[in-house]
Amino acid sequence: MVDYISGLNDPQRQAVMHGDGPLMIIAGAGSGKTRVLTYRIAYLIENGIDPFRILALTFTNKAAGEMRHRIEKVVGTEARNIWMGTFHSVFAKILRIEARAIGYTSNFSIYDTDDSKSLLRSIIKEMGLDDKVYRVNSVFSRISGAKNRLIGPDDYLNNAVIQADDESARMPHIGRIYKQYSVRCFAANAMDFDDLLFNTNVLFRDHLDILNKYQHKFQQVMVDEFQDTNISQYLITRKLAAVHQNICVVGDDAQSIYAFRGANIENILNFQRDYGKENVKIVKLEQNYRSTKTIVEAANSIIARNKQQLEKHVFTDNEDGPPIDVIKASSDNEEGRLVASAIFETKMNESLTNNDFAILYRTNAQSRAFEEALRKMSIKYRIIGGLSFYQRKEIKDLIAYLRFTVNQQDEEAFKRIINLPKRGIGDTTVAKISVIAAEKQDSIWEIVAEITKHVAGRSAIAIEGFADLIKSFKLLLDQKDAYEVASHIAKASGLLKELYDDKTVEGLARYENVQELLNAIKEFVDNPDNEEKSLAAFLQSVSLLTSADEKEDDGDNDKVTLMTIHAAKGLEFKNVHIVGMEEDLFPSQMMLESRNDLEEERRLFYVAITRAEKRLTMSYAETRYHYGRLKMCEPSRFLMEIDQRYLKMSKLRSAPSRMDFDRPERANPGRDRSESTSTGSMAFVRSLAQKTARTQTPQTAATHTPSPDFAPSNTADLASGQRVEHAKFGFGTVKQVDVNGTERKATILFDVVGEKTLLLSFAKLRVVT
DNA sequence: ATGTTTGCGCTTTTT
DNA sequence: GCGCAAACAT
Repeated sequence: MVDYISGLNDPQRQAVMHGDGPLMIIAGAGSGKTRVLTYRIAYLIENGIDPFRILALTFTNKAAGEMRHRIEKVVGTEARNIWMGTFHSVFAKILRIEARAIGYTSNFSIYDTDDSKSLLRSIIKEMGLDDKVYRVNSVFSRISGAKNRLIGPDDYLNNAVIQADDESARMPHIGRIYKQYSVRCFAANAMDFDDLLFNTNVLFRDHLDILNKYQHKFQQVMVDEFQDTNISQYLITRKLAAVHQNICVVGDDAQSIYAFRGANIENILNFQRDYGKENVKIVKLEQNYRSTKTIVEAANSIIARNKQQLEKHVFTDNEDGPPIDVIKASSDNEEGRLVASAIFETKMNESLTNNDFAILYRTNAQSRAFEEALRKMSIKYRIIGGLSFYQRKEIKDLIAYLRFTVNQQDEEAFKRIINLPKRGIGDTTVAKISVIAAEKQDSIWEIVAEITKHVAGRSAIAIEGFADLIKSFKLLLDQKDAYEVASHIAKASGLLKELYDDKTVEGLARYENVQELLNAIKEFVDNPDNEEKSLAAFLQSVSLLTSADEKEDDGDNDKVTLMTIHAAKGLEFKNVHIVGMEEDLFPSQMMLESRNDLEEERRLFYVAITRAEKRLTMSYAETRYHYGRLKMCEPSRFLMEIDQRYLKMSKLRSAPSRMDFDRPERANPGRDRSESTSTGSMAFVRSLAQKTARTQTPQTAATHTPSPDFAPSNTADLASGQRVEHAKFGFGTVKQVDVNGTERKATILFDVVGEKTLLLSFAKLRVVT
């Protein structure tokens, strides 16, 4: 047997060996929380608890996987049987089993945020509401917020406070939209993310026999990152633990950073009250093993100002370590350069690897300057977050096919694939079918499946072809495993062929992505941890993946990590750079405006600081191109853009006589393009390029030479799909806001680097001092 | 029905 | 910049 107990400190041991009854572990940052949790589970198993009767809820799939792995090292393969995963994945699994009880079938679809918003968009349109007033994003977040507080559509409509709220927000019909949204999701046999939790609550509320089954089944319930649970999640755990009273929650109130998503810090603050003060055992893990004294003290001093918190004193026996550095940069680009060279220097001086470094920022958009600077210094980096693999169009397309094959009620999947690849079924036809379906009170699929009975003509034949295709796919479901079905669908649907025929660079990449998805399905089928290998099971696991779960793209893992602070939770690095530390950016102006929650921003800062083991560097820029981003795009698209702009410019036959990129204060808002003198476009391009070369920093200017013949001549390259390396500059326009708040159009530069095109834009400028 | 162009609004964090 | 939708053209 592995002796893991003797290496633990006192409170850690108490937590691991605690027997029955509610247990709350307050785990300061770096206090060995994961260790305690894994050992506790291992300890329970060694002491005779059946792994099938342990429920462990984590925040990410990755955390669950890692923990399972570590438990396996102690207790062996038994660890596989633990019910462990995120709230969403575990309860999706339970809902699959119990779907019938709440009127769903077990192959229900899971709508991701895009699906939800697309459905909301249709509903808003159908209801004849103004989509400029009813913004999809705000409607979605209102509905999501309601669901997280367990307020269903009818409660929502009957709640005077909420109605008054919507009234004053000038969106009085949100309740009706919500109601319709729920009806449509249900009709589509689909649940969104929030529904997975909401419906679990409904299931347990309305079906006491089912609740009873799980209450007795789960002898031990563990919740990791308890500070980030919302009311809906909290109630589920509370119900499940009601019989055995064996609930163990682990968390750190100081690291609660998801209130914007409905997380309720009260859950952790009130745990004792809810389970009875005398029954709850509280263990505080206060010794930090991760960071230097300097870092721990810095973190403590930030959090000390918060009012809402549990009492604890995080300390460390580690050495003092180096002082915290602050880098002041004049612009965001300089910040990038300074951080990159600081990383380079530290790496050399202390013979470290890229892996030892992380750059943490408040918003994803900030990554640009750092990417650029790191690339220039040939330091490898990886970005966590942003657009994930599963959000790519080609992936979503194939998944929509798979989803529709499994569940023909899935309206969003249907909309996506009905005319993909193009088969001559347009919007009017789809609208016609919807009308017929509504008249006959049938689902759309019932009409589509027997289209010839309802409609005749050319479009009917096309739809019949589609219906036959889906019918043939359905037949495979029971005969073949998920991988075989999926690859058949990819081929037979024509999706794969369409991508294969596309010989452009991006077409090739898309083709490979689809292959990659098929590989992932194969892996899923081959993985012994997955007891169910159906396509439906795969789809559910896939919809609940997070950006943190993405696997490493290649073998080279020695990279500097760039990510948001939120994404960094649970990770640690020797050296951490917290960047963009400016008023309104971090702390975020939006957060302060919308929620007025400076405390959460402080906790976010706390999380960021405590990721560092040895060295912490903070930086800020005096001038920042706030929404300026460096984006990758393919050469062909780039050329198209250039071409468009060029033509537009030729048409206008005018150009600004004065352009200033670097210094907004010197901008001349009174002058705009229309009143400028008419100049030849090429001359304008040249002067623009020269001007920019001058105003940019010397090293940038040196590497960029204006190319006189970049625009129309390159269209040929677009057609042949060749790489274009000689194009150096292009231009476009963006809105720019100067210090006085005056808006004007500004010209931006396109900058081509190698095979990728980088679009460098300066928009909505804001100066921070 | 489909392809192309143009204009508009948005842009915190994410299961 | 991006995604989207409306307008316009084929």
